[in-house]
Amino acid sequence: MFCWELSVFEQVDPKPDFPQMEKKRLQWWNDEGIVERYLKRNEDADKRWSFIDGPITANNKMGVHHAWGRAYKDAFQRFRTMQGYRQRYQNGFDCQGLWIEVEVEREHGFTSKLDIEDYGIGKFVEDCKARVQRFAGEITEQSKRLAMWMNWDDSYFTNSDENNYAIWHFLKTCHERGWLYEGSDSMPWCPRCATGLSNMEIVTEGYKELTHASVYFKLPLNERPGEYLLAWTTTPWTLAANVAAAVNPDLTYAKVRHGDDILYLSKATVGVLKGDHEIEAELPGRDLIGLTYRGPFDEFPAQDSIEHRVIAWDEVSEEEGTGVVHIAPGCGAEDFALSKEFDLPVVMPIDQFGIYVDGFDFLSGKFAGDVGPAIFESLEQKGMLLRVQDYTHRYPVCWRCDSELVFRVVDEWFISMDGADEAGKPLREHMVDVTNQIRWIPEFGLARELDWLRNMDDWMISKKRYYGLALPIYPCSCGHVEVIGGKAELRERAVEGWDAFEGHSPHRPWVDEVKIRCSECGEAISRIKDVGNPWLDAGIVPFSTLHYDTDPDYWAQWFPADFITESFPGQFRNWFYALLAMGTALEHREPFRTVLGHGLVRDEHGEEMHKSKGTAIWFDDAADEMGVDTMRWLFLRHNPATNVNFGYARGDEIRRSFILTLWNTYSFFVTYANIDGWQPGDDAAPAGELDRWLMSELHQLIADVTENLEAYDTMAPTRRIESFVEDLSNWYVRRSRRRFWKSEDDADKQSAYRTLHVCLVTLAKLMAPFMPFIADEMYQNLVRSHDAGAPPSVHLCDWPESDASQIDAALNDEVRLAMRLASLGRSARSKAGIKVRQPVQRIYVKVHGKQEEEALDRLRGQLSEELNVKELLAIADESTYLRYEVLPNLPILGPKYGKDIAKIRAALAKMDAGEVAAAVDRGESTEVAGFELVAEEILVSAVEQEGFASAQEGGYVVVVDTELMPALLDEGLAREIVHRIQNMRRDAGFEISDRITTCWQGDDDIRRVMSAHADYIAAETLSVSLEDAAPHADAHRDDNPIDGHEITLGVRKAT
RNA sequence: GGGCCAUUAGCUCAGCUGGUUAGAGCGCAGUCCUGAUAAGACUGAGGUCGGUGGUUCGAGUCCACCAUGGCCCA
Repeated sequence: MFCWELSVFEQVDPKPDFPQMEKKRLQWWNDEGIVERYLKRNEDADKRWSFIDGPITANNKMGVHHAWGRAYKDAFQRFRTMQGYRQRYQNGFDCQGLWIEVEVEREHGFTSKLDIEDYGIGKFVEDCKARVQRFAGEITEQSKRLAMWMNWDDSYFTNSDENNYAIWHFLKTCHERGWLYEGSDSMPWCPRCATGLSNMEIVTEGYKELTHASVYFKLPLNERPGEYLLAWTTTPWTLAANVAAAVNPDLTYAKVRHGDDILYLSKATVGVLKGDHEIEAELPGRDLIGLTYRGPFDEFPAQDSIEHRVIAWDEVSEEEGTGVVHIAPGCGAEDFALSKEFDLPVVMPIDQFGIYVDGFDFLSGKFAGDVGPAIFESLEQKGMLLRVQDYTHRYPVCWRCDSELVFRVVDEWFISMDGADEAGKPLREHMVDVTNQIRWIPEFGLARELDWLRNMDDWMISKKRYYGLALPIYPCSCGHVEVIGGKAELRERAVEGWDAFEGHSPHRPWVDEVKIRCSECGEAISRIKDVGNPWLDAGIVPFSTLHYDTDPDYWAQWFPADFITESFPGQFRNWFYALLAMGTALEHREPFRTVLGHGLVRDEHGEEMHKSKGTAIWFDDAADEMGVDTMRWLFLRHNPATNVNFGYARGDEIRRSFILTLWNTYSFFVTYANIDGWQPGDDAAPAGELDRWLMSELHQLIADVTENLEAYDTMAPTRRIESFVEDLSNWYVRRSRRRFWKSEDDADKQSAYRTLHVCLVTLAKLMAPFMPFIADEMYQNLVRSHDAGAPPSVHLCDWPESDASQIDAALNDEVRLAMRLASLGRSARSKAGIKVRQPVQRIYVKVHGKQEEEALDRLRGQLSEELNVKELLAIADESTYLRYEVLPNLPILGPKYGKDIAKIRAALAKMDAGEVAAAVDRGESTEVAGFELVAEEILVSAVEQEGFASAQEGGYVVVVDTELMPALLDEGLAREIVHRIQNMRRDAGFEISDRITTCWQGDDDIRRVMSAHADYIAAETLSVSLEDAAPHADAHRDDNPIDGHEITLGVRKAT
């Protein structure tokens, strides 16, 4: 009898609760110090692999979308760890910038910048820092749950002194090269945040479909009384800043009588006029140029002495409006550009909060977004209003607070993309050079980045806010600008305020206290109040975290990074861009060698996740419900170039089709190994053909997975592993089942255990980077349970090495052939309506060529068993079961004969396929259309003839002989009885190894079968006796007929 | 207006450097198998590979143009 106490392996739960299991394993990793050992595993290694983590914003908890990128980060680091590379394992948090301010403002209920000043900048900045700390902690815990193994005590924070001062150094470098300048520009501006948005921020996600009151209005021409330009705008608040009207010189304009007025508008837009109107004349736009007109608000002091002109602008279109465009350089980017071109005055009507400044009469003191009605009324009174009409368009909004943006002309600081450096080359071109050195995955990333570089404007790096990088820019009234490159330099240069600053981080308000002396005029000068763009914070990371300024040797060891990965939407203009800018400016080389970009996380149906629609999934919920192994696998098997559809049903699919298949195989192994008391240790070569095959496939798998991971691809290896597990379960284990089950403990059985064990252990290692929990779970039980000397966790193991000598491509092909023939055989049986449990006498098989015929001989045993057939015969070539088709072997013939292929093809099609096939079979050449084709240049395939129970595919044919003799039918019945008894054993709750006694009663057929196949039935069912008797009262019994035969069966445990 | 990406079965997606009959999962229909059993296997239906041209002996694959959708820029 078998004793469970002696089990080598812990019994496997066949229906595991994976999330629960993960939590236990997580605890165990902690308790055993596994993570620490992992982090130190390669600390003395010579080879290094440098990964730089793109900082995650420490402003809220992590969502499932973060888990995708973090799955990549962790998987590649684990892979490199197992390969023995030394790494830094440093996580990063993004900790400065307006998005944090906005959240803290919200916490306090602030509605404007003034609230912050009232509250105190110092306190506010401390609150921001505290928020960052809090969410850094939350994200750390969530990341641990994700099994992301980083040196969590060593995470970098972009608000650190080191990070900020490193940016100072960068800015000073830019300044020295003449790339840093203060400029005025018209920029999108959020009146709530009271700050400009850089062109990095004002992007498509910053637009919304909005409806505004647009207005058609008349501009009286000074030179032509009673005549007007008809213009149109969707932003009435800008009319107070109008200085010009633009027309397209090449468009045709119409002179239209409309009531008592003469209106000029483009001909194609005359349809906007309602009521009676009549076109009096047509004229090209250029005829209007140079005319002057009375502006809509000439009575305002701010408009004093401004002459309003008609200018030419070839961007004016007729798609909307009237072909006459109102120009207000103080209120629009294009308008501002035109003001430079035409030397137009710039009227700036609103302040940082969108409130009209003095000089705008009844508008002064009012919010720009609220004055539409007042403007319309004023226009009406002046006789300038034609019509107000709702208009829906895409309008930019603040990506943080959704406020509608306005345009303002403001002074900001920029890094010039086109200003030449000392060598005469602009930053833009330097960056293009560097970008081309990098490997972009997916490849189109390169084109995207280059496109961005080609098009981007100068990089606006300042922001009129509170919590962020203090820009170390000190302009002097004498015109000189000082840029400080670090803390030491600031101290050296400080002439006052150092004491107030000392001991604080370089943030506002403390750093603002420090004044330095202008090196030109000697004046004590102050820092500008602006803070920096947060992408400076993230972009400097390959320098700051690698101690570029303080430990150049260390830096040189880890720079450039071998690898970075982030979700690419946005990053081409954000992090990737900032990294490139800094790598280029400071070192003129690429800051990373390879970048993997990935898409966005969508819901199950490919829609965006929305909190409001309830389609958003929280990381914590997903971890609890589907488990992070499943989550990680879902992400890692996906094509990074496209968005991933994430959801519980997808997770279930992965669990069912892949994880459970693997788990059941593992469970199968442990169950039988325990029954047999099998122990690992013997490392003899695999004995059986199946075992050799499995090892061959396994080593091919190792080679493939390794190669793919080294190419930063997780999709291919995960799918490769899935298909391997499929073959393992549905071929190796299925075919080997009886080897494990048989009672003799022979070499074959040993080999089967050994092979399956090695295979499962190797799989655990290969899967470790992807599914760290299940991999270690299996490893613990399969290895650590009996080998205390083995590494304590799969994550401390070496990455498996592929042994080429174990790979037997011919054998792999052979087994592939067996699978194919088995499938065709089942198909043929299915067509004949004969179930597999019913033995058949003969099956005929057609394969290709001598080699496969020889293979068939070797496969005969396997296939006979699989298809439950007595004789497996090769179909003779002249068989009535099939006919032949012959085709030219194009990959060979194509390059050789080119155009003549068509002739060969036509001729071959007309030839007798049987004769050609025979010649090919003999290895003889054949003359086709005057060309001598050797055997390998013709492909022969067999096709089934109609009228037989047969199946064919790819030239392979399998035919089933459907005649069932009485002896075969009896044998089929015997198998039915065995099946019934097996089910009864299970229903009775017996252990697999329990011996039983079986009682039976039945008709003559049953009696005959029971007697003729007694040994078989007893052996299969572990029956110590088969009695022709009524079941005992305490037996588990079944009275249902089998195939129409009356039968009673009873089983009970043997004593 | 410019750039990038996608378009393959009802749905979600693979398809390497061009090669003959384009695959998988899910769903659907049917059958089978079973000590993996609230699983599994097989079979079937379902495709003009977005469209039109071109290159080529041969195009889902390469090129051009177009359409639709998405992203980025102006």
